[in-house]
Amino acid sequence: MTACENNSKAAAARGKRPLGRPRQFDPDQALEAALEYFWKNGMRTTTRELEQTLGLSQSSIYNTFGSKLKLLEAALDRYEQRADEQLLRPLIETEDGLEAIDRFFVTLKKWATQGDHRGCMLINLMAEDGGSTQEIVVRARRYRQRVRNALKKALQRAAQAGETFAGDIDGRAELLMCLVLGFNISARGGASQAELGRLVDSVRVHTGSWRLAATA
Amino acid sequence: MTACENNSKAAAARGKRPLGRPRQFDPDQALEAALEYFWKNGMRTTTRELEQTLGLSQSSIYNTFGSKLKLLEAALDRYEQRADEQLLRPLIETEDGLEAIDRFFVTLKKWATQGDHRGCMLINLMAEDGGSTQEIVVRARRYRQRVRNALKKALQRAAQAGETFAGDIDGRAELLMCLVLGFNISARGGASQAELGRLVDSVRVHTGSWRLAATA
DNA sequence: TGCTTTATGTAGCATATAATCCAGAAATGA
DNA sequence: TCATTTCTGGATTATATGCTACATAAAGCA
Repeated sequence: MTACENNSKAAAARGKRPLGRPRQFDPDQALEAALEYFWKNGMRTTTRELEQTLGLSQSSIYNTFGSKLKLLEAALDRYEQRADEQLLRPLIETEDGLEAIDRFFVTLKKWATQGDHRGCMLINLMAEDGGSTQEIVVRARRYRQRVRNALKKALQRAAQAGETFAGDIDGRAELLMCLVLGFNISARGGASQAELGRLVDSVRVHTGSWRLAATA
Repeated sequence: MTACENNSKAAAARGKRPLGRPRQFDPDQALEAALEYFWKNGMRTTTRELEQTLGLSQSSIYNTFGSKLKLLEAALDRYEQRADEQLLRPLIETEDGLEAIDRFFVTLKKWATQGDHRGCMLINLMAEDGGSTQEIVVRARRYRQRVRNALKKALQRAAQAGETFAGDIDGRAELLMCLVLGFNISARGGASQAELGRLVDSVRVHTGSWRLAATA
């Protein structure tokens, strides 16, 4: 649920209309717009820009979300949840090994280029912030850990299935994680769809070189 | 030479002292301090911080360098020149192939972790700016091109020396470039020396997998 | 109909920021 | 000495920014 500040804490939950004047906008929709804008423009987003983008006055924004940082964090919650579902889950909830990694990078390309060139919101924020906002640092570290683990699990499955050799799983996961970061920064830097496509191909070729001769 | 605004245009060039009151500081030293500070703190550096860091008043800074962006660009000129000398030249001016690439990543690690965790100044700026400052976009694109080319040349040398297979040089150069970006963002994100060291090892292992069986 | 509660719009506050102005200082050459 | 040129320190300007105050609007409840 959308983490709002006031009202409706659990009021609307019971069919009961909450006390006082009702909101004239949909917080969920506003959060969605904020997510889009933050993703593209990062922390430099100003509260006036948010006014324009969300179509709300500052009072409404602050009344609903508390502060700029809280709004960003609410947007990040949503972002992470979606990234988990669309990027990580397919990498984790499968029997595949190397195939799953290939698919992951293909999905990552789509993910990093929806709309304009945006890359990964969290990685962008981390790079932009450069360690000065604790909330971002913590989130970014946690997120990278999740991605790294998912990649490692996929490599372990591949090794167990005899698809690849069993050595240096950690090193290879680290290398893939590094490629994920580089890929996102490439997208952020304005790499074209074609360039990113070629990059994904190169990754595929390279993970392909980890494949043992088929014994089937 | 340090690109200053006023005075000494070509005056000091002829041994002639320039007219008017002489500068009471060394522009070269000031630029060095600006480079350090910009490298660590990016574009968010304020003119007051520059006052503190350079030990100069705003008037002196503006009189000497013109504007914040111009000072940043002067610092970037120096940065790029040094990166060319210390990172790229050893990769270009050598007969080695894969060895040179290994050495490049080792040097890159040192480069990206001098002082604190800083990564590459240009890549950081690119990520931070996100495409809104044209000067940065252009510089970053040009720089990445230089790195990519140097890596490609090294791979071509390796292929010609029979050290590695000749196929997909472009793809592999692209992959290495992506690793360079990821490596820098890792450093920027606060990765420890140990983590970065392991990453360099992984890169070595995997460029090593491109090595053909020794025929000597 | 008051009274309470919540939301909204307008205006504003305190601070920060890039850049400029200006009076005075320090050098030159006549 | 004086005129000219350039540098320096400190104040200043115009604008931006995150956030808040306050009066008013719209709902429920008594």
